[in-house]
Amino acid sequence: MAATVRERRRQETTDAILRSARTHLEQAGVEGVTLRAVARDLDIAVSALYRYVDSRDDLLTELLVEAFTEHADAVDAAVDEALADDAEDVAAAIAAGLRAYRAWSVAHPAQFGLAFGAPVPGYHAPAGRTMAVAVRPGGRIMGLFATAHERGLVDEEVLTARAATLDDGTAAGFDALAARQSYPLPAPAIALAVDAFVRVHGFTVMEVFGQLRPLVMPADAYYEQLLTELVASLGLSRAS
Amino acid sequence: MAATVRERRRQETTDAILRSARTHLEQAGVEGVTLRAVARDLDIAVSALYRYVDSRDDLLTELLVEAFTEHADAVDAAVDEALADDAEDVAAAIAAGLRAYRAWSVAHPAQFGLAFGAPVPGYHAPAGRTMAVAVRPGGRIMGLFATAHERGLVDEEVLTARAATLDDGTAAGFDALAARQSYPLPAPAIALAVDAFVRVHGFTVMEVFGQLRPLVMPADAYYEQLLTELVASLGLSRAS
DNA sequence: GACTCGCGAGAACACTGTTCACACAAGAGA
DNA sequence: TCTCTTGTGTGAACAGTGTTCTCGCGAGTC
Repeated sequence: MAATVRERRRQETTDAILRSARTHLEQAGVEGVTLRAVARDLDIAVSALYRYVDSRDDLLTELLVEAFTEHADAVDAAVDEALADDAEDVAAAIAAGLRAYRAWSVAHPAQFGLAFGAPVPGYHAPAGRTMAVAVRPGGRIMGLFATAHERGLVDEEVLTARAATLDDGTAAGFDALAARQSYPLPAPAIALAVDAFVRVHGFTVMEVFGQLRPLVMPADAYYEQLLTELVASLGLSRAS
Repeated sequence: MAATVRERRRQETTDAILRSARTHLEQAGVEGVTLRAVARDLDIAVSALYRYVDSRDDLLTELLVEAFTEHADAVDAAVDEALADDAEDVAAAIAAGLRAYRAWSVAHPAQFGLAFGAPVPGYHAPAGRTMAVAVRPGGRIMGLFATAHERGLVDEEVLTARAATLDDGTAAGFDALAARQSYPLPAPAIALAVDAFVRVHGFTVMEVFGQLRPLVMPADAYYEQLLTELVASLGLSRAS
């Protein structure tokens, strides 16, 4: 509480550094995030930056966490809005979340690339800081699916069909995942959710990284159709 | 034919440069591909490299093309082997190709990252040199699927079901793709193939980039199950 | 009022890609 | 065989990069 003047000033320049770095990330990609460029923006010596940032990697980590957080926030916001519209329609909430998953990614390609692209040259994200926030979108969707499962909205036939194709090892892995993350779902249900998530993420990656354009022209329509198919594949029907 | 001595020596050092660059790519990622490191390997001045390579980007392009080519070769080899085993079992050939698609990627993460990861900082691949080879695996699978379609091996019900979920815009895009690449397939069939390909590529990307490990533990078993499901989703049944 | 210590500056080092003028030697043509 | 073009290699230089030092200043603290 005491040294608020110093602390506030420190926080301000820290924020300014992050804002500058973010701008350069968006405009020029990871390679554009340069300590000297940031220093120029703040009209400061490069060495002064080291009072606020341990290294360039540290700065990238900050941007990475920010990206993960905003991505997860976007998904959360979409889910919340859908639930506010109709709290009973879990299927619609899941679709909204997955829709936002892609929408944010397409709108923020540089951040998405930093978060989900090939490991940045020479930079290895510290799992400690990123892991927790990286799994937030998946966790939210999984939570919704668990609610649906509890309410008996998940088609039993779909579950048994998935169980039939599930080998013991994979099932054990899913059970472990459920236990670790406290998902109240049986292995076949986890499998269905992972199936869907892989498709969503795969599509998003391909679109953002430009591997989709040669294949699918109107990506929006295709993705919408994919979403309805995914909801069905989860054994859910668009309620109400 | 004449100046073979010079030309052979030139080819040799060019190859040595590429081999050195490739080693550094595999061992240290893209950032490890450094003109100075290559020059040290060949015990040569850095500036001498510019006699063989236009720029570092040019060298990366060479590595990129090599990666795409080897990836496609791996898929081709697997398909050929499967066809040699049983030329009639197109489903098995498709599965073999998609299996190789992932296997090569997992075995060569650095090359895969260069080819399919986030755009490398400051480097933009020239579409002219890469596009043709980048689409080879997809093209091969699509060709197999076309053969299956011609032979009437594709379940009509699956096709009509897919057609029902296909909007006009996306269908037109798929028709255009078929025409452009000379795939003798109707839009719903293209849609099925693209669906499957997105899942394969999505899974592979997630595995290579480390986003799968938290979700799916024994990736091999999961992928095998995915393959059989994909073959079924294409309306094919494992023949003979 | 004295003094600590957070903050900024500037130089320096080791890297990177790229370009230049220069030298040398090997192959081509006479 | 002699000349001479041309391919090849060299070292220095320039403009960048991250990072680390020493040096000060001045605002907040006691």
